Amino acid sequence: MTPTLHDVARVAGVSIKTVSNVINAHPHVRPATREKVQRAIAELGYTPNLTARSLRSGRTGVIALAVPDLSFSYFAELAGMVIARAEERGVVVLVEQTGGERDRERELLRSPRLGLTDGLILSPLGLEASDLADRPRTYPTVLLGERVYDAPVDHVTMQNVDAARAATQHLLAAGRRRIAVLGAHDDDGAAGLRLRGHRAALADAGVAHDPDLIVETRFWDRAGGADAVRDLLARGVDFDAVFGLNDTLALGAIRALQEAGRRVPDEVAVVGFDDLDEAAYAIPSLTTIDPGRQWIAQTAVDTLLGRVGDAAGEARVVSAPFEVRVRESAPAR
Amino acid sequence: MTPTLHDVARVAGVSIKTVSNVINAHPHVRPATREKVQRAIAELGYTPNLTARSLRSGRTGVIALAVPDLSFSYFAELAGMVIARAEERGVVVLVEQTGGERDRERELLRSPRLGLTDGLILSPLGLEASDLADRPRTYPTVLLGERVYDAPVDHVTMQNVDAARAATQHLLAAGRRRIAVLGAHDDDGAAGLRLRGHRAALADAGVAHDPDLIVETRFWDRAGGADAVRDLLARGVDFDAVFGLNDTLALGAIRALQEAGRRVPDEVAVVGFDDLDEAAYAIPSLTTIDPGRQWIAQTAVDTLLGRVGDAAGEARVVSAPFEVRVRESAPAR
DNA sequence: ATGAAAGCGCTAACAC
DNA sequence: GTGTTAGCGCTTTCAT
Repeated sequence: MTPTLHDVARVAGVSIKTVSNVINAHPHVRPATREKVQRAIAELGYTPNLTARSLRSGRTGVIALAVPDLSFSYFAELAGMVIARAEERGVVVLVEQTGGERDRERELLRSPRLGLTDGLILSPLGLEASDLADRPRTYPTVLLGERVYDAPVDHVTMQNVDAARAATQHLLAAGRRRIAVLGAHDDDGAAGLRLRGHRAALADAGVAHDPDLIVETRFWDRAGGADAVRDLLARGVDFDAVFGLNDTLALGAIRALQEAGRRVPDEVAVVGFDDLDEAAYAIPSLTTIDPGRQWIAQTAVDTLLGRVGDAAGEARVVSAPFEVRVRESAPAR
Repeated sequence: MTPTLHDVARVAGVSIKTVSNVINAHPHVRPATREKVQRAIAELGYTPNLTARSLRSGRTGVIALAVPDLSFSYFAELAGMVIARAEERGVVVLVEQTGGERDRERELLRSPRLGLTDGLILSPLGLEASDLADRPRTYPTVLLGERVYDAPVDHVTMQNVDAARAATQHLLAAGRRRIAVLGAHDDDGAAGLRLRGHRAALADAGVAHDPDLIVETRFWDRAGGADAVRDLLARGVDFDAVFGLNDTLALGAIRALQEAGRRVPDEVAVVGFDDLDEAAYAIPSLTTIDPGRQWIAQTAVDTLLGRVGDAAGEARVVSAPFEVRVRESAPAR
């Protein structure tokens, strides 16, 4: 069996309290005693049972992170950042995939599985505001990105509307007037918010808005972006720019444009949204919006840990600073 | 406070044992009693304390997965598959990033942090065989991919040598003779093994091997692949094919080739290794090796869970079936 | 079919 | 400065 405090105490010839004191770096331990205990620990290869410690202390040192799917670079990179920040703060991260399904997301908010964690960072896709109502108030939760709920939950979000508006403004400033939007969807999610920003920019500039240029896609992936562009071309729609509502759509669009012999950015400028690592290495490199992922990851972890053991206080809603990253696919002019 | 078994028992007017029986679907409970208990559970919103259960049972239902970095698509996709399989098997996954650093990897093998997990799947990069010696024998561990250690640890690996040989054979069969290798490194890791397979294929075909064609890179990323190609071009090395030892290198290479005006695959054919989701969507789409990641992820989880609670038995070393995925960047002919 | 009670390994309040 | 002891919430013999 693995050695326990009692074993160490016996070997060292002291009580378990003393051993506990040594382990927890309690100040008042005589050096000689500390020495004895440490020798016993080394000899037995003792390592504290974290489960027991958790039961006692009520903390596990584990937080949960739930994202739709790690095979999407956006969420993989986000998860990496969350884990890195968590490590800095001395906790580890349990990662779940929801597939963006409302049921899985809702379930996570009250799953007993969470009994092993001190809190949850959830990046929802299908969740409805009503799902947040019957949530156990005591369990620290932070909602991430995308969608804003009108519920008493901490929320770390991004400026979907303003950032999308900035993206479209960038294209307009470069002289583009026929901007196709890929991945659009009239909802309260990221798609709807970004579309709203796009329209605001058009309105600001007094550019008419043409429904033909708005393309819905089944998924926000490369195939979706490529298919959307092929669809535009097939329908004979005239356009001189593409705004992919995320980078993957934009990258798929570039592929389809090149297949069709349309030069990027000369004939068609392309901007994305997310600033994936990949965006900088695409051919051509992708002009995109950095929605502040690093900031989001860090703030989410810090906010969550701030709630652990002290759940009180108003729900905070903060949103990350964003930036336009100008690259080859849509230069300034 | 959150309700406990005792609270439920009191409200239901039974003993905690009976409540426990109901929760754990114990067969011998009278329907009327079960009913009463379930009402009490619902009324109180009781949810079992998993920490206490873990302490008692010795199991946590959590496994740890340690990979170098989630911002590398290969590991992100692998992690997603591991998590998905784990969910099917009823456990959750704690994800750690090692940065590929030996110290972090070594530490994980005996970290007390692991006290919260039932086992560890480790995808090592820097680890040495000697690091495996002083590992606690009782803690279920599975080593993943890449490198083969001569140690009594379960190992789910890929056929680095044979798969790389197949990649080079594919290029040779297409008539290429001057094959540049990117990301090479003479070690016992993936780089060294894949390089070995490449050389074996050359030798089989009686093609001379030219050291000028072997390029080391600092990292296995896009920038590394692009720089390596630029270096070859700058040195005036003659080549008609590129074997990127992973997909990211190959994708970076394609970018640099296109920048330099070399047509892919006409002038230079390119193959990668990994079969990232992205490989199918690149321009041109990337011919690559699928090293059997899905199989690896599932087998790793299944092997690990097989060890939990029954650590005995010979260490198993299994290796995944691989396949050449022929796409545009290096067609069959 | 249900209850009483021991104990998983640890922390911390309280003695000495 | 160090020892004693009472739980944390659960599962699980052993009675009844």
